[in-house]
Amino acid sequence: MQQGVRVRFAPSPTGELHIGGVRTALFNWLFARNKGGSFILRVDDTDRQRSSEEYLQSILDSFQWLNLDWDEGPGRGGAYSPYRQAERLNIYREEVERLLAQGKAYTCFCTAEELDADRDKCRRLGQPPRYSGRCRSLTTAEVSAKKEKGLNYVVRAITPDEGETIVDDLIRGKVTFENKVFDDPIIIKSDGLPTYNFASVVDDSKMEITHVIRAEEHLSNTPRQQIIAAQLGYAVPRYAHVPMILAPDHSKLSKRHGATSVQEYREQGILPEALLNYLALLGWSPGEDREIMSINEMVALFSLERVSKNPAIYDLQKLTWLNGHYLRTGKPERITAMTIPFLLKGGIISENQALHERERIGKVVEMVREKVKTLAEVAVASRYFFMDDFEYDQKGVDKHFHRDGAGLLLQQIEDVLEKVNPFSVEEIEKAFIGLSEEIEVPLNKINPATRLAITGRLMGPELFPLLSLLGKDKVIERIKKARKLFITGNI
RNA sequence: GGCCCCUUCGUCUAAUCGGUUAGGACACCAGCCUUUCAAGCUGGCAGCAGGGGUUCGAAUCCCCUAGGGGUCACCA
Repeated sequence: MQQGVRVRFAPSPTGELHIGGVRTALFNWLFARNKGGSFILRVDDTDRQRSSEEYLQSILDSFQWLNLDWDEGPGRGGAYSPYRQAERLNIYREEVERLLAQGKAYTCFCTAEELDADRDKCRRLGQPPRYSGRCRSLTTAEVSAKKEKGLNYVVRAITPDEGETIVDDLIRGKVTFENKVFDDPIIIKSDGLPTYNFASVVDDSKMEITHVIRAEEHLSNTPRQQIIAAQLGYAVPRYAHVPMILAPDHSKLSKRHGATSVQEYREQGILPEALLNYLALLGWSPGEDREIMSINEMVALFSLERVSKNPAIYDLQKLTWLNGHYLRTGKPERITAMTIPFLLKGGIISENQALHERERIGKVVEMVREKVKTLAEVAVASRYFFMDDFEYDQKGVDKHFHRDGAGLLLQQIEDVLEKVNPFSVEEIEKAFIGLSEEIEVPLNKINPATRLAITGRLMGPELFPLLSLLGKDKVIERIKKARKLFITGNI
């Protein structure tokens, strides 16, 4: 049992929380909960241009919706406040001053043009693009002269020209990098804000983060961060780089692959437990052939040792399947509560109905959820329970209404249903069986015609419970309407 | 292009120190159930990237090749 595990997820509020981010957050969260440690949310808002308060709020909403709680961070505070990098500038400044004073960092006045020229030169020579180190040797007099002239400058950390840096990764083992491939990284931008590589190193140390669990795209940046940490005199945390999530075409997941943000999945009627369960399975396996797991089971079973190394391709179908499972097995009241916004949004029920017909809505949802996979589909499939103006399936109309005897059959169904009392599943069933025997027409002819007249569709929940729930009056009314609409002339 | 990572069914993965008819799940296909069905049940199809080694024995260890991904920003 390790003690004092502290992990963090550090989203940048420059967009919605996306699938890859959630998976990383989830692994961090599971690891923390499994170890009895702390999960910290830190806001990486050092990109002044792109960060926004709206995105931050949206990300926080996503976490709340997913029910992933954080022990320290926005809205919660903690012993290592503040948790927004924009509010920690004095800390970075202090550290930079120290590096500058110790000669471990220097100010650099190179312009974008000069840097481009350097890079071009490197490319021509077949060398990796690398900063020349031109400003390393500036004297203090030169530096203050340039500053006085009002020249823009950044601060770079000095990287050793030789030797190697080894990243000891919990998932990948020891990964060795030659120091000569790195140039001196910028740690403070010309706007005075720290770069990611610097701020996150400082924060991880100051916040006493023990394990940095993040996506593999950061692996190549890790040696730079270790170099910066070394200059600062920090010990490095343990690293664990989890495999990336790729789109079905093996490219990086992006907007053109469809929904990528948590909010979009939420709007499509995906349940948080399904999303979490699915994401947990992407790059991690509990063994024992387990697939369906509650969040608590995941916490109990999680370990970094069982995280795989290879990238995973995102498969919507499995998510959908899991969602169907959770949709069907979830507590009825909860599923109903989650469906109501979809019913309202689709104009299927009114605010008033949502408030006063909760019990009936619940019954509809329970019936309808059996054969669909998302909350959005529940709403669509619920429509004819609440609205009379549905469309009729054209194929069904051709098959069941536009044929000889259709009018008579509808009439007979109507007559027999008229007499059913009470309008219960059992009584309806009895009546249908009786009718079938009497007129010598099999139920597989009678039932589809009935369903089509009542719902406009050929598919749906079991017919007799459906009729019972809809109620006698509605059923009779709709059969009459179907007759009027489709049966012309002789019966 | 340099550097780094990765490679088991179409997809997610199991097989943790070499010995299995290479297991499970999604998808797909078939059958069953049923008034229908997108649900459920049963069954089926399908994989160790290729080539060399090491070994009595390799999916598992080593090397090479190929392929995929990441990274080389005053973005995180």
